[in-house]
Amino acid sequence: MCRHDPQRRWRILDAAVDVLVTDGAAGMTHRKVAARADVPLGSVTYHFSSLAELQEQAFAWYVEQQTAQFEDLFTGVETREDLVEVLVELVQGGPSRRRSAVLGFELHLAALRDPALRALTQKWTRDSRAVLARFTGPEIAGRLDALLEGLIMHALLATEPEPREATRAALVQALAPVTGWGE
Amino acid sequence: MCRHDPQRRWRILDAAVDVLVTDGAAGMTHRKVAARADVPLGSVTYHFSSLAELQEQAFAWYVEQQTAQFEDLFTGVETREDLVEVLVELVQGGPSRRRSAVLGFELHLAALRDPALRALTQKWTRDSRAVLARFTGPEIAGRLDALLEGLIMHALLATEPEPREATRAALVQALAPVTGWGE
Amino acid sequence: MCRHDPQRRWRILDAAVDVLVTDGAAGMTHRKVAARADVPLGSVTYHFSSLAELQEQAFAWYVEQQTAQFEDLFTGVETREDLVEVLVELVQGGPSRRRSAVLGFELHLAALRDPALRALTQKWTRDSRAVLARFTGPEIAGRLDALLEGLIMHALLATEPEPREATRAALVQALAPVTGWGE
Amino acid sequence: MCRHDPQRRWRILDAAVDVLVTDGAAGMTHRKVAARADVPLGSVTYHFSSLAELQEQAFAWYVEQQTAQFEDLFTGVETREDLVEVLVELVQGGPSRRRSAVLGFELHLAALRDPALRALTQKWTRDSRAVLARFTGPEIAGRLDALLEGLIMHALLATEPEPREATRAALVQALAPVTGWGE
DNA sequence: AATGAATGAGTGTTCATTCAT
DNA sequence: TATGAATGAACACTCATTCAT
Repeated sequence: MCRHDPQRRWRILDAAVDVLVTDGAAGMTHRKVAARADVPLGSVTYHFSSLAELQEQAFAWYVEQQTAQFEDLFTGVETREDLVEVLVELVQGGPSRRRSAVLGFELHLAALRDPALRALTQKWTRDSRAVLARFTGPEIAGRLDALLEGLIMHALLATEPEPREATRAALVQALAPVTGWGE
Repeated sequence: MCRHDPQRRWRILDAAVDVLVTDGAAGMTHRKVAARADVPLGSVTYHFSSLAELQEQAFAWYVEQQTAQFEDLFTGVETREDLVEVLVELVQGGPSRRRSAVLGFELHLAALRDPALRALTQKWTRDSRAVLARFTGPEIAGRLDALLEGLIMHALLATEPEPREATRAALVQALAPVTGWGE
Repeated sequence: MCRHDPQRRWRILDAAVDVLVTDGAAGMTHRKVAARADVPLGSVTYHFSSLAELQEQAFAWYVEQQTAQFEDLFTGVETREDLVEVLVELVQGGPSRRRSAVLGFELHLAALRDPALRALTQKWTRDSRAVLARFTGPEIAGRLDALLEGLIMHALLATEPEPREATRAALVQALAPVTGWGE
Repeated sequence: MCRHDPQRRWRILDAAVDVLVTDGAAGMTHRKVAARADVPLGSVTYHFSSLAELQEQAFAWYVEQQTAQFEDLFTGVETREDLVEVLVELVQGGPSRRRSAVLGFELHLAALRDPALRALTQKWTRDSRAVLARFTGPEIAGRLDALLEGLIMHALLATEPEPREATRAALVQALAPVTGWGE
């Protein structure tokens, strides 16, 4: 092993996020993370003084990535129709979205029990709403955010996908009072 | 302990539900359940042949209770105003609601990983929507259900409660197209 | 269940012998036996006051069957050639013999540790030798019995079967001094 | 306990062999081994990732020792009489031999059920035969090996020892065709 | 700076046995 | 007579964490 491996820390965090997705917060162990990062067990305990810390930082690392990605989604949005399209995609998005969605719920549930994670979820909610609010105003953004959360969970759990039109209709209604695009 | 205790099975299930609320699905152990039910460890493994089975049945038992309780909520509803009031209460309801809400999310997350639980969540969603649909029609019921899920999660995670008016407004908007109460 | 099921006891013993073959003496449990006999667990503990007793009686029951079967093997033997043929078959006999051979070794090993089983193995050895001695005299019978035991064990463990000729030669040599068939 | 104990692994293996002798393969548990080695339970599971692995390595370790010892037995053998004497001693040898003999049968029986052990028994048989074959040629060695196995088992199980002369006669007969010592 | 060794607590599960019915 | 219910002990195994090197 090279003496200075500044990547090491991030390798471990990436692995931890993977484990979080696969096994959930409660299923995360030093050993699983070490194995996934292809790193000795001692390396994990060395870089993170406790499992709780590792978990927290993994969630933080994920939220950071996620927030950036969420923002990117809306870069090209110019019309209300664009917005609806992006949101529908967010809800109905295939297995690629599953990963991040699962992690989101995992974090929310973990935060219900561990106040130390509450700061993270609040920041995340605030940021998400801020992005949405650019298009909808703060009031609608709050409702929309909640609706998205519920729609995504239901989409993940459904055996057969909700018809795209139903999702669209729900979103359109939530956006109803939003104007300002001159349409 | 008396040898023959026909209640035993239900005592254990109640305890299991408690543990589910307190420690989550992943935090449930035979020993915690046994302690909470004031029953020897062997008694738990005797009545439930695996932890997974105990978990599943605990969730099922909870869903059954919850569904009945959910239905009760709407027994007195006669006007749209009544409906809104009940839903706002559902979202903003104090710590008494916290228990059941947490368990609901716990079940949803567990179901994401364990297909055996999927049947349960689907039945639950179907039943909930059916209750709502009596007032809103099936289409609105679906959106409303999702919105409620999101609002409740956000309410649980918020450090300071969302203003009651915001919740009400979100719900009213989701109900918007619903008419038929002659108002 | 009928009140008097005199078969019950033997059904259980048969099942116990099966379990002995499959899982070994140490792997025998009340539950496995009950399951294999398709009988309630309590029925096994009712008919046999302890697992050791069940084990002992199962072995005894097996030895009884086995001795009779062993004797039958030699009923048609009239020439020395017949005898050799029977013995070769005993050693090389296919999977049908495997069952009883495994159980024989199981019993021998168990008897090494449990003196209560010693009486059984001694009677068995005595009986086997007596059968052989009818053809060979007591002295040769003892050696032959030992040789058979070793040959059978090796045959069971070998990945590819010993050539039939080698087995035959070993047996013929052990029988060498045996005469009296006027050949 | 000192942190770094490079002997630890072998201490555990020695203890495991002891347990194998005392309680048999099926009676071996992590706890018994740990106690016999005077080592914490966790230490056993740390060094051996499963009980099956521990068992296998204990058997391997024993076979290695045993093979060396077996070879030593024959170092001084120069005449056929020497050879017979050594073999008789092998069969009739007192309680000191009991230990290794029991373990041998234990391994054979375990190998009947666990193919992973088959490689071990085969190597052992091959090595034993090779040693014997130096004096008898390969053909006789095979029979002799089987006869020894049977004689030893019967000797272990007998309440009163077989007369030394009977054992000797059996061995002499098996060696009968062996010549070449110019006697 | 980094890690293999180590350990005590705790996991799900199996079990022989007992007992009330 | 026969059996479902019950239980305490033991099992293999996993784990977070500590520490010597």
